[in-house]
Formats: sequence, structure tokens, C-alpha cells
Amino acid sequence: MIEQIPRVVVLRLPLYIRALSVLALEGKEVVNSRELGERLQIAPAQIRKDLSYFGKFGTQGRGYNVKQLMGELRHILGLDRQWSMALIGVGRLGRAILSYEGFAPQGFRIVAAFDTDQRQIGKKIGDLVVQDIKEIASTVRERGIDIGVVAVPPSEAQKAIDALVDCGIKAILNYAPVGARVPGDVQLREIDPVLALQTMTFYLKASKG
Amino acid sequence: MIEQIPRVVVLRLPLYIRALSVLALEGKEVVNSRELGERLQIAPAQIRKDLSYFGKFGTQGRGYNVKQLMGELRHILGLDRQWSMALIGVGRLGRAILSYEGFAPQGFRIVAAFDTDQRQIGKKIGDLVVQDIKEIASTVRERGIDIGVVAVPPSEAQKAIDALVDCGIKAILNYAPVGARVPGDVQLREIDPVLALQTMTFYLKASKG
DNA sequence: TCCTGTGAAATACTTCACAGCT
DNA sequence: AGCTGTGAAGTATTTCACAGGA
Repeated sequence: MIEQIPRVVVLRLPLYIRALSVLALEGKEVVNSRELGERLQIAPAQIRKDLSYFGKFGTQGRGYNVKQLMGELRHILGLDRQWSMALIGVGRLGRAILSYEGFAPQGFRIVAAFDTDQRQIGKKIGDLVVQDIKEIASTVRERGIDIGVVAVPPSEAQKAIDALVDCGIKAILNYAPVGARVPGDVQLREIDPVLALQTMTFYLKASKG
Repeated sequence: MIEQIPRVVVLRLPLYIRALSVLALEGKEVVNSRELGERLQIAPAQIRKDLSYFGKFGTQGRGYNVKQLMGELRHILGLDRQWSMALIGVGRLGRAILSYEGFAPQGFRIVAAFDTDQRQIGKKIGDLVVQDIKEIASTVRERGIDIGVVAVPPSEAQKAIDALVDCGIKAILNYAPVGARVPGDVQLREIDPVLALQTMTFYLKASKG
């Protein structure tokens, strides 16, 4: 029930959740695939097909109950629990990540922060104390950390990622602009605004000079 | 020569450039598709096929000249020039984006910053003065802005994006965690770490409890 | 001999179209 | 009458496999 789900489908589920939460805020109780598709710019059949991988959530002739479908999807993605994260790198970028308000409301908490810089270690940032990267294995165990967040300079990124993998971490969010390598059973996602920009310029070139 | 290139191919070109720049730093002069593929975890045939959409860049029996291929790809993506960007929203996130050191070396410069908050307008951040969003149209024209960067609260994002579109901007990097709508000729990329996390938990759920 | 460039085959993903439930 | 769920058809993308140049 896990590997036969197309990757692209899993990538779209969070989009559905996000749209449904907007609909819920607007007070809408029921939505059909056409309307949901219009908001997301996704074909209605695509949405129905995607959902069909996981079960039957709609009512024929009516559509989907907004709150119920949102709950189902959150459960499917494992979002009906808290996830604990460890941050590696408390430089400028790392500090921005620590102060980002978007994680907590979605159930993601940063519960530990690491660095290699002796001047940073021991410092308090918010309610976290920056720890030596050497303590990572024990801390991951003690605090039940599920996800690693990497915000170190590019040259240090693979090392940081290897350290996380060695602790048994199976999901890493990498803010460093490098293509890191991980074993096949480890999930890795990159947050790299420059990559995003570089794919847009290709299309800009055509319209502009 | 633009619309018949598969989207996924365009998404991979920046990855090739990034890997090639590492190889160049390492002093490697020539690389073949197998080795490049190993670094990127992409099949060699995929790389050769991708490149074949744009021309013939390799030498049979040898491979690709690293610097030359990098130059070709940079040209294809339009990265052999500077791109000017306008930031909307100078809150915590916006300020982090302004101080991000990763844009300039890749030819992306933020040359204007806007906000709606009267308390922010007129303030200096680095060498930029925060401007009223009302001035956006004239500033985009005067400073030749190509790309908009949105870092406003979710509730304001669609408004900010509409303002950019109205100025004729054709590429927008959206940091606000909302699915915004743009006309078909406008490129939009989202930077949303929560979406990335939410697609990883699906796979985590299987291994962990 | 080694490795590119590329048609052809295989696979993955999307869209169609309609039976069937409400 | 309206809309879901889904096989089947249609596209898109990836991989194979090999001719041919260095």
C-alpha cells in the first residue's frame, strides 16, 4: 500500500489538504472535484483518480465533505501527529528557519539545534540550546527526532546529511544548495530558491530579450 | 524551440549545471553521462536524451567538456545575464530573503523592496529603501525588474501576486504557503518547506509507527 | 574501445467516458 | 440531474539498445 502509489500523487495530496483547509475556513461543507480542481488548476478526473488510490471518500451526486476529506488525507500522510525535527546549522539561514512560524501549526517542531562552530555551541536560541554535532546520535534517540533539517554551508552539507543518516533518520529537508546523496530508504527534499529561479528564466528568455 | 521541450527536462537542467560546477571546482575537464548520472542519481540515458533536445554537446568515446557544457546550459537557461528581482513583504521572512547570500553569485539581484505597512515604508534595509506597494508599476519599469518575489502573509499573497502580474511580470517566486493563481503565460514557483515535509511523512509513516 | 545521440520499446501518468449511486 | 469511482485510451516520460564517430 505504499510503493504502488505514484510519487506524483503523494506530491499532490498536500495541495489538496491546503485547498480544503481554505474551503473549511470559508465555511464550505461540501466540494466537488470540479470546484476543487478549479482552485488548484488540476483536472477533476486527476483529483478523483488520485483519491481512488486510497479509498472512496465522496458521495455520488454530491461531492466530498470538506472536513472529512481533509481528515482522511491528513491521516494518509501521517499528519495527525506531531513530528520532531533537528536543525543542523544555526547561521543566518538556520536562525531564520528556527523563527519560521509556519512549522508549528502544521505539527512540525524543531526540538534540537546543532552546529560545529564552538562559538555557537551552548548559546540559547529561543528555548533551544545549540549543541555540538557530536551529540546528535544520543539526542536523536532521547528526543525521538524523526526529521533532519540541514542549513549549513554547501561544503558541509553532505557531512551533515551523512551524520543524520547514521543516526537512522529517514527524512531530511535540505536547505543547502547542493545535490546530496542518501540511501534509497531515506527521503530527501531540497529547498533551493535558486533552482526554482533558474527554471523560470528559461521561459522568461523567450518572452523578454 | 520552447514549448516542445518537456517541462521535466527544464527542471533538470539546473541540476546538471550545479553538478558541473562542482566538477569544474574539482578540476575535472571531461565527464561522461555515466559519471554525471551517478552524482545526480539520474540515469545516463536520461541525461543524454535531455541534452539532445538542445543540440550535440559531447564527443563520442570521451564525454562532455565540463566547462563548455556548463556554459551551453547556462546560455540555454538564460543564466548568462543578470536578472533583477523585486521583493514584496519585508517582514521576518522578507528580511531573511534579502540577506540570503545565494542569489547574487548566480546572477539574481533584489533591486527593490515593497510593503503595505506604513511603518515599514521608507525604512532602509541594506542599500534598499522599502517602498509603498503603490509604486510598484513605475519601479518595475524604471529598474527593469524581471522577477517578483513574494514574502507576505498568506492572506495577502494573491493580492501581491496580482499586483506583480498587472505590472507585466512573467515570473514569480512565491514564499507564501498558498496556492496562488496566475495567467498561463506567467511562471510561478513555490517555496514551501511545509509541503516538502508533508510529502516525506507519508513515507516515514511506513517505516516508523 | 569507449561513449554519444537517438529511434523504438517500455513504463508512468493523465484524461476520457460512462456505469452506477444519491 | 449530478457527481463519484474507475477501466480503458491517450500522452508524456524514461529506458533500452545500438549505429556510428573519436
